[in-house]
Amino acid sequence: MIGSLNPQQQAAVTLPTGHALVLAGAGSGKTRVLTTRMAWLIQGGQVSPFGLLAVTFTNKSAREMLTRLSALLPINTRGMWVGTFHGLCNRLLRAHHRDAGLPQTFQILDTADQLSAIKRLLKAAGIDDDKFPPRDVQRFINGSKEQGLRPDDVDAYDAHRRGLIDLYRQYQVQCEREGVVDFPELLLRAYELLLRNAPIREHYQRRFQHILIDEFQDTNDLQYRWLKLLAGGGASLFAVGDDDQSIYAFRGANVGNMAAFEREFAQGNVIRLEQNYRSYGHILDSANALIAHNAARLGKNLWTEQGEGEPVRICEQGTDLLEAQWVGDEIRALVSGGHSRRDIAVLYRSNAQSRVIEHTLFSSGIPYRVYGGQRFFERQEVKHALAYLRLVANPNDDTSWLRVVNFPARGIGARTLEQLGDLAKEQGSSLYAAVSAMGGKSGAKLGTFVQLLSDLSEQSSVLPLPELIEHVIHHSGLRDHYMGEKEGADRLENLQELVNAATVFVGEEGLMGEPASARMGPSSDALEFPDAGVAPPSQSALDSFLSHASLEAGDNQAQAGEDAVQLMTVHAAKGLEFDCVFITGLEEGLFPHENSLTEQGGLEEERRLMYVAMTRARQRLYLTLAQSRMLHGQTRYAMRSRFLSEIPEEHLKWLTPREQQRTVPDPVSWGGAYRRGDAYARSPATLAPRTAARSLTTGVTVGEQHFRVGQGVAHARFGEGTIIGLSGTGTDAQAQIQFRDVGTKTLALGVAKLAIVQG
DNA sequence: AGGAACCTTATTTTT
DNA sequence: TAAGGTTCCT
Repeated sequence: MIGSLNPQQQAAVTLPTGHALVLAGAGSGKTRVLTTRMAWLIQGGQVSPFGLLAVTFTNKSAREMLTRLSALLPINTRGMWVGTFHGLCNRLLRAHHRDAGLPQTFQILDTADQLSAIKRLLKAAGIDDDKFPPRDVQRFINGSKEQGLRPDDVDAYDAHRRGLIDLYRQYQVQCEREGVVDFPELLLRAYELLLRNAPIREHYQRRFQHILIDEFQDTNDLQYRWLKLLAGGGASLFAVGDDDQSIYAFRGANVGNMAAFEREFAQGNVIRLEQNYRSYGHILDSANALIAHNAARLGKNLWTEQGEGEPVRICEQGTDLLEAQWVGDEIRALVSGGHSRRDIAVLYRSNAQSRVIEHTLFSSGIPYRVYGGQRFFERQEVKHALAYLRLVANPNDDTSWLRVVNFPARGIGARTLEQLGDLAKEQGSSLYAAVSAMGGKSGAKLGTFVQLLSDLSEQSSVLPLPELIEHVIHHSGLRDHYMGEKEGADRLENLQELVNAATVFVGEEGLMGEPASARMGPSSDALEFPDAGVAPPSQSALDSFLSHASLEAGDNQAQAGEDAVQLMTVHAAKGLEFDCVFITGLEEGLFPHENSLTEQGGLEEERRLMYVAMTRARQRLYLTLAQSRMLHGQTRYAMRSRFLSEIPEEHLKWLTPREQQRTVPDPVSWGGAYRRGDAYARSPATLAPRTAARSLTTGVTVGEQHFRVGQGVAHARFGEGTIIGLSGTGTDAQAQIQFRDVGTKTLALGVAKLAIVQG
């Protein structure tokens, strides 16, 4: 089992009991070490499969871990605690819902559900949403929870803050009443449950002797505390991560947890996995050199036994369109040179960049697949069907109620719902419970809806889940509604797919106990606690399925199948690898993104993002950029990304002239100026240079002055500086100027009085 | 209740 | 540019 591992991997796998930090570089066999460690612990009799807890961030990696574990050991992984933070907390809360103060059938709000719950709250409270935009409120609530803070714990330093705290408080009351729980609440509730309930805490502390965490650099403060608490009874924490690949600070991840973990737990017990099995030397050395520009690092240098391979290729084009066309040409050459399209990835910093690339690939007939986009369980029609199902499980779920009470239309209008809302508020009840107090015509209509729900509920106790869903789709009127819709065919297909998903789900449950992602059934845990009272009945298939739908939003990966080029953001590429990788848009303002420059530690995070992107490539890495690009309906001129100059020239091969263009080039001479690269000399058919974009201007003229990127300017107050970005035309034109003494400023060229400095 | 017209905004995303 | 939201009109 461990014979084929390198010495560092072996050392990590066979570490004696105690806390340890494994710094696992990109492509160093991290998942392998993690799963082999689990297998090794079990096989050596050091721990039973049930004494292990393994935590991941995505369902995908949890699944992979289980798959690889069962390939290593002939054990049944069923019932093992391997899953996402949210999945495991859900399981914990289901088993101890009473102690956690939750109804047994609590529903999970996804991000969109939560936002609509907040909007509803603001409306009901008559809050001015200019002052408190729902998104800000959501960010505040989730941010607080992720730091483990309840409304009373949050610092109320000004009036606006007090307003937010008050909304947070009201929101909690609303969730409580409706029996719903949002994502961060799953974690916080579970944390508080363990913190406050000593018997339960001690039980799990005793049970889990080994806790393993994947992607530790992505943990937030609450997750770290949760782990510490759970390990408080003497468990060994085995944390695997890579601080250089921390790219999720914007959603609360705290890289600092790695250093903290080393200090508080690992205490020198740190193993570095630095041998890379993925990329050739030039690629690795480029990535190493780039990331070395970051100051706050735990320190790590990847190396490979493979040769240096090919240099990193750089190509600069005049426009985003030319850049995309060049990428398309090069892909065609790579494919005719024998590469599969599925082994080629085009990466970009922001989703908006995919448009031009898609357009180009589409018109050149190159099959491609875009990662990301809408997930299955997030589709409108699927959410509608799920809302009916959720109301069956819990009619007090006002979010679901409002979603479908009048969909398909049944003549229940805004006035009626407003009235109903008032009644519910009066009696402090859910909308469902308030229906009986409604009289008149609208009361009757609502009564019919309630009757529908109770019919569905009745069916839910006799029909198997897939049939129940079928029944719901039919009797709710969703089917007829979409049949009558022009574009309804796809939606109907998705509804059928929902039935299929339920069939698969139920089948897996019967076959192997509970499915990996929703394992939370009648675990023996609850039985061991006298205060848990009567053993809770097994969760119904419907309840498990609803949790599954919330916790696993469905595929957002491009499907396997047709051999297609892979398009995705750099974030989405984390954890993946390809033979050939194009990183596009290497321009200041885009990558690194301009917004990052004002954030604390933002530039370093962008650099880590670039590092992640580069280390995706096995054989060949391309970095491309455009001198001008259409952004927000305006043409923008930008400088080369600083990241390009952070890679030593010895690893680079410029396919276009390296000399820094001080000005936006003349379009005619520039358009075809690139060399073909040398992708595959055997495919000369693709070598024809492209003609230039017809109307590429060379900068911005305002008044008599002509401004270009890279040009020196002087301002009466700010002094001398260099233009690093231009956008807009005429009186709208703006320049981003880096001043020698006062930093970077954005000035309106029509207003600012600038002198052009010669040279 | 549905559609057209208008306005605003625009980084990254998993659970 | 273009998507999403809101408002206003029929």
